[in-house]
Amino acid sequence: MGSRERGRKVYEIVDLRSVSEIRDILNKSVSDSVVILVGRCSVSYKGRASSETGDEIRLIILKPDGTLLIHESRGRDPLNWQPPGSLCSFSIQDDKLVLRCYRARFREEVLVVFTEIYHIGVARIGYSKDFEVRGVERDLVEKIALNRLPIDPEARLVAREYHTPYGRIDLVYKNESKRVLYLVEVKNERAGMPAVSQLIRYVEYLKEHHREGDVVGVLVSDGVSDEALKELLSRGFHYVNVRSFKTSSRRDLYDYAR
Amino acid sequence: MGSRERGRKVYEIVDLRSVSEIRDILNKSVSDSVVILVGRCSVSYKGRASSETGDEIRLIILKPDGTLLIHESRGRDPLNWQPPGSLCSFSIQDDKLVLRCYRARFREEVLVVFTEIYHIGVARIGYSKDFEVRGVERDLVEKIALNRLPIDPEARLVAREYHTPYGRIDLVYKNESKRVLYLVEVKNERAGMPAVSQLIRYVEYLKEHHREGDVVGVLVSDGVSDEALKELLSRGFHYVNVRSFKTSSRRDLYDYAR
DNA sequence: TTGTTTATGTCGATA
DNA sequence: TATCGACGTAAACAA
Repeated sequence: MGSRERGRKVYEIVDLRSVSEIRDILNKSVSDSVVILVGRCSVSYKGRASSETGDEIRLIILKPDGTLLIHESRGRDPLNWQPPGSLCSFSIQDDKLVLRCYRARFREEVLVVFTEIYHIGVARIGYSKDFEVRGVERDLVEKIALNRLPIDPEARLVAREYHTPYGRIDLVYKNESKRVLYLVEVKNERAGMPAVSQLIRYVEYLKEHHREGDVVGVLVSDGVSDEALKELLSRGFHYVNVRSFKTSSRRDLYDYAR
Repeated sequence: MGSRERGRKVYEIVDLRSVSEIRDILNKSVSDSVVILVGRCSVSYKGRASSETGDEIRLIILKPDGTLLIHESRGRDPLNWQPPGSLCSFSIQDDKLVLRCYRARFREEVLVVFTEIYHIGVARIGYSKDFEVRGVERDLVEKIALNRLPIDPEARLVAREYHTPYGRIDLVYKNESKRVLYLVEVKNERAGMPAVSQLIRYVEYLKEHHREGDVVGVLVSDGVSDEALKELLSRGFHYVNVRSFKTSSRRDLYDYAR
């Protein structure tokens, strides 16, 4: 099997000889390879918050962009981490391998002290620079913008991403004859009070800065909580399910035949 | 070095023999070990959104709780993933190893097709069940609750986590003689308009349900954006920096001597 | 750089 | 189980 890419081995296992040898190899590798490390260690973090751990066997990953990930056997999120941009270096203290990752921006530091090392691998991992996810909110707004508003088909789209001090309004529709402005907030998920709260702010702002005519809030989402719907209706706002538009982003994309 | 824990090897490297052999070993391992895999693969995801990738060398991690992580050489977050609870299984299609992780709750699926495998390791990773982070918002609210309000030291704390339809108000103080209610919203970070918007909703709600006396919003945070501060002041609200309390969560915890 | 919003957010707590 | 809000959120994007 082709275990080399451009002359270099894709995955190189580091011999677990002396600690100083390991330190040197790792310090050399972190700048251009992904380092994978399985070892018993304790971790301390100080920065925006702080944490301490006991000694456990963990999986440590170092990326050449300065990312640090410390994973345990459960959960999607790492126990501790450092986002891209941190400076990582290995040293030896009391005969133990120590990894320090420091990020100046938040003056944050993660310190890993190893008491045992079971595996070290250095890997040439790739990067997909044009990776993109479809079916996100932006796609949904696009789709809706191609349509008339179900609650008032005469209204025309007059603005997108309209800026207010309270944030951007996704879509603004206007019915000239009725003198009504519709502020549309789109959520690609089940909406709750925060979404309604956001919409209320927009409406109140525009009511003050758009004296002529009425201003009505419209929430477009894939479902809405009871509280949120009650609040919407009590204010004369509208709720429109995303599925009432020609093509929704959710179920249509997921045509899983089982 | 003790490479065994309770009789089992902590890190076992899987021989890259036949694909069917690999499939069987992995299907057996995923239920009780963390599987680490470096290989060239393409990934497709379908569910709440969807994505497709080209062929690249990636790092794949499978945890016994049903977590799937697919990492590239940059970033803290995985390119694709599956949260805990997904069902993962390996199979062979067109002589290629295929990993399918499916999650019923969201009818979500991640499919990984391997064209090349460079390393497979099976690790006995631990779990710290009582891990906790200090210096988070809850700690901050505790600290503030022990203090008087700097803007009105006569006011007494009368409620914590007071429920409204718009969410819970962190702290409520009352000055009986002045007949003023202070609604305190705490943020453990630099606050922006969303935090202020939240506070406005609380105040407007209580103004309607607390006829007697005035209701004043108070934002306590580590910094505030210009827009947010302007909005606060225009409404007669107050801004208090967390550092004005005896012990703040941030800088005091991080006493990094360099 | 600052500010704002989205996210396949994840995760934990609560009713 | 649904809802809700915090997160060391991270990451993308506009001003």
